[in-house]
Amino acid sequence: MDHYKDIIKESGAKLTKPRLMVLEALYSQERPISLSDIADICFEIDFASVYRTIKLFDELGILQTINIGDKKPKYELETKKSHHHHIICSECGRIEKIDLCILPEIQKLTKFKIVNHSMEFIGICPDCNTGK
Amino acid sequence: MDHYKDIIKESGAKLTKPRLMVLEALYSQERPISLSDIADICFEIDFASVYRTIKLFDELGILQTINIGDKKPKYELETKKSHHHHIICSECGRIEKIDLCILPEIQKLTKFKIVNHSMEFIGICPDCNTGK
DNA sequence: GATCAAATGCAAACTACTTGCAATTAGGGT
DNA sequence: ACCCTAATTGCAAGTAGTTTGCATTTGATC
Repeated sequence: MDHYKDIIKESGAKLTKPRLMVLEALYSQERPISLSDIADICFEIDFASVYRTIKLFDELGILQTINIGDKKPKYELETKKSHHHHIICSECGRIEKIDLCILPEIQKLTKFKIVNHSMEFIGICPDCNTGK
Repeated sequence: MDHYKDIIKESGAKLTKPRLMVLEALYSQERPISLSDIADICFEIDFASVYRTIKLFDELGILQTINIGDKKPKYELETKKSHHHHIICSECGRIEKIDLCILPEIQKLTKFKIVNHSMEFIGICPDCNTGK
């Protein structure tokens, strides 16, 4: 947690109440959450501030953005230890982590210098799949 | 081309002028295109009809949707022969195909029954990378 | 060619995001 | 601890992209 606060301070940005609350909301979450999820949790903070805070966190590189299908983007704090992707249940919305990533293989295949990537899977989780 | 027309007819949907034009627009394209791209090409068709046509094509499973970052979704016709993904240049928007896919490996790793997936990469293409 | 459910065009509604600006606040200097 | 100032916030309005209701039109069957 202090790690993230340090990054914010070192960037020159102020450590304001809205920013601390959004950070706390992300930090306490097991799964990626959307802007409106954060706004719901931090109900005393204006949506515009949540929006700008997420934009800031993204620029500071402490955020991972997950785009699943046509739904709203979801966010989670970047942790250096575990790079991972996600699979989401199309029935109940449950999200699980996936540890496999082929970024290095793709980088070998292309002449592009890869700066970002997303790998998301949509499926039916075991609970929702029973009785089919 | 007739393959797609057959799928549309067999679904019970009518083979109307707007649908044929959208199909033609997608068919003649080398790269995925957005709703507004299609609307620009098929300028005599109302945007709402383009929208509903794409929705229909998607339901019929003849479409692949590509979501790259926070930009508009792009669409291309599904071809059974070549399953692939994409890398897009963050500078000029150029899109290239990537043939590697780890869907089978992921399916082995998860208890979810995977029904859909996306793997998109964002990078800087060789042309845009020169002079840096 | 007549029939009619399906599809279209139009216009308005909606959702999610984005921005301008006056009021507020964090944090360095004193 | 208080002042100062630029950074940040809340508010409200704007924007982009998508979605929908409904009267009119049209493709496909008879």
